[in-house]
Amino acid sequence: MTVRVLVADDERLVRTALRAILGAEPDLDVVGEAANGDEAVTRAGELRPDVVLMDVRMPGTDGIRATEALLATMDEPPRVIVVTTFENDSYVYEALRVGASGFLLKRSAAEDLVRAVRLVAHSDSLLFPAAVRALAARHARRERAGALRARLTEREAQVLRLMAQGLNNAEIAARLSVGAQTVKSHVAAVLAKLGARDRTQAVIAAYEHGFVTPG
Amino acid sequence: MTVRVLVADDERLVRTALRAILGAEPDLDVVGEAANGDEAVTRAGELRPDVVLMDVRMPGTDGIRATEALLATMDEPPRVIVVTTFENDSYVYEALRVGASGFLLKRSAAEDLVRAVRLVAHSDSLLFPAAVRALAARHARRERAGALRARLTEREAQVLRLMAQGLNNAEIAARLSVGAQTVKSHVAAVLAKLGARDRTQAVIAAYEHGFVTPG
DNA sequence: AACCGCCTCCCCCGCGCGGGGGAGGCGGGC
DNA sequence: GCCCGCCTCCCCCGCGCGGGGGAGGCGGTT
Repeated sequence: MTVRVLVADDERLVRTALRAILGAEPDLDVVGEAANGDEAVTRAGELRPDVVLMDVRMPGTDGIRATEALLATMDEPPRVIVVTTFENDSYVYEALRVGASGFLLKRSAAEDLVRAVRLVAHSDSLLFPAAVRALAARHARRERAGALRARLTEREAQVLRLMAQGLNNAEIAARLSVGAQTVKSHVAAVLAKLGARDRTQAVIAAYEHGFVTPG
Repeated sequence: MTVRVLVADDERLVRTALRAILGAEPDLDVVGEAANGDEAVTRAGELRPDVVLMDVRMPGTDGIRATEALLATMDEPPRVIVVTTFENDSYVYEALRVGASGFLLKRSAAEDLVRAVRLVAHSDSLLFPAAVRALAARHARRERAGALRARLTEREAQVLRLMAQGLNNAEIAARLSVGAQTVKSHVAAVLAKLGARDRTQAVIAAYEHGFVTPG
């Protein structure tokens, strides 16, 4: 019983390389390719692969949203392995949140790739289900930070970050090389936008929304 | 190439059951058993298994500390799968922190167990390495909360928690049914002990030390 | 040109907060 | 017995903070 794989990457060379690596294995079969997220979703619907190798960075619909769409629309969705360049890429957490079964670094050895495909095809992420969920929940909070960040101007966000480091208005003014009155204005704006009564409540909101993170 | 497994559990019946399940697989071989953490460490040194199934709750040295000792002392340590009863068991995070390759619920199906053993034997936790590390770092912070809590009196800790909820002194006083002056005293004590200049810095310290947690 | 959002800075004002003292009751440990 | 830590409450005081206004410059949109 061979594992059917769909390769989604915007770079043709990468797709070919992945196909070569996986195709050399007798039990793995690359059944199709996609050059962007939308294509990945439609191809997956047609080809019904067991595993999708999904690049995160793709023009148009990126790998994350493609994964999300894939898992939401198909009734028997494939396992998705998200492929990324950097280990601490924030995409990784997004991927896990939307339901990817795993991720792989581009600098991984060929055998790691093969191993990963077999692994998710046969067992999904049997390990660390709670771990993944905890991570997902934790980084879901960062989403909300977006909403928070969107409401604050760039300067206000800077001021909030400095507030969250325990600086008082004078210190923030010095750090930003502006007058103390200016900082007061920004702080007032931050408090108003966050619905906070004082700077302490603002800092708490910053932590609770994942705008700043402990550690 | 068979996978050599060591089963560590304080209950004899459980050990036997695990041995029966794993022994039925041609590629898996239970080479030994241990009834507690210390025994697990010594047996692992003698038998050099590929995988250790480690129960968390054991008399004497528990599964966590045994895992820690195991990974620290052996030059080619086995993969450790921690076995626990509850999914949200805090032991799980401890296990990942000290370097376990995975965990398994006791209510899992037999095939899940077999799968998990093969999985970690052949690939360790190829998936989610960053996820595991993030989790470990995050829960390591909870340790430090102990040091902080030790320095504060019970009442002071209460006050700090309320401060971290954005309450001002009057509100804290009302919540604790004491006078406002009393709260001021406690707050002053908290600030002094934490080396904080104002309540905002105190709340930040509470977050950074894991004394309170976002979410 | 008119408009708007953002950053910058200014005024006055009230008050909560934090610093520096002290004090009484109450429990446990030497 | 005494001492010590903790919780409780009291005084005065200074100032940083936050609320309420306003204003000018600058860059983008319409």
